Amino acid sequence: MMMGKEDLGLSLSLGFAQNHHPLQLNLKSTSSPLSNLQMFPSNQTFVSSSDNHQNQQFLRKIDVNSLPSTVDLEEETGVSSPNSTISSTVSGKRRSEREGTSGGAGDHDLDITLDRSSSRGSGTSDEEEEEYGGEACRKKLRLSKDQSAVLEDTFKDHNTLNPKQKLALAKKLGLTARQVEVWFQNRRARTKLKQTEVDCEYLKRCVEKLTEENRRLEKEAAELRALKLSPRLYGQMSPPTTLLMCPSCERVAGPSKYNQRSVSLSPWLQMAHGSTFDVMRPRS
DNA sequence: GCATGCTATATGTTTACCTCA
DNA sequence: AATGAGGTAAACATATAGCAT
Repeated sequence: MMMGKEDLGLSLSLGFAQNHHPLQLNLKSTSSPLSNLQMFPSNQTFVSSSDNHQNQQFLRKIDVNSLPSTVDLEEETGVSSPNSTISSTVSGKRRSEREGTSGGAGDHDLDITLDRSSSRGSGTSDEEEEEYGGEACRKKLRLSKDQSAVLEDTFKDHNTLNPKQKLALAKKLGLTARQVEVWFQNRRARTKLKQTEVDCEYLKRCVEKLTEENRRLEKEAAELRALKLSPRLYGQMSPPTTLLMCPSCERVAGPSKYNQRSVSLSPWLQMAHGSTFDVMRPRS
């Protein structure tokens, strides 16, 4: 609600696409120190192997969900379903009650009862309840192919939903608003995870490139030192790249074998120029 | 300005379900 | 056919930020 769009998972894509610096520090809306560093190498749609796997699974799946009989009434009244503001309120109360002195078991039971009654498609018999010892036991339902497709389409449009949209989508799909809410939470998490994987790969390639560059420069420096010690050969050497560096942009141009591609001393300037690392950037 | 409560979201964990060897 | 391992996704728990009062 309060977080701007730029703080969300999908905002990861800003960086290169908008010709900004490839590395962006996101100092908001994260809890772990490491997650504050978010790198956005590209904007891309993820079609990962797991997504393919997921789609294959869905293709093979039968729709195990039947429309919860109470959905319409619940969604329209917006009272019974433990979703959105309501579920948040309940969970908030649960937390404060846990932290407090009283047990709060009543609310917890209520929450679970509501959740289960609304998300168990075909309803739960008393025998099943007995089978689980009468304890609250979540029964998970796979969303149907169609439901997933609609959710995915909606997610492409906007990765968060306001309560109205949530209710409308839930009603359309025959799910509870809570289920839609959870689906979007999990979907954002998956998106972010995949973006992180892409970022890691990109950074790995950067490190490799810089290591290689460093080795080359060290070798060149060693050669220069050696030549300086033997003045007879000094005249035969090709000019060091640093002498031919453009003072304005720090690019090097000249006859050196290394200068066939422009070389900058600063990798960060290289990134700013958008040259050397372009080839490493993940593309969709 | 500070404390408190509420809400939405991020993140981590649990668990049901599925596939495959 | 049975079964155990491993993966995936739905559901849940908790932490946190932003806003209102």
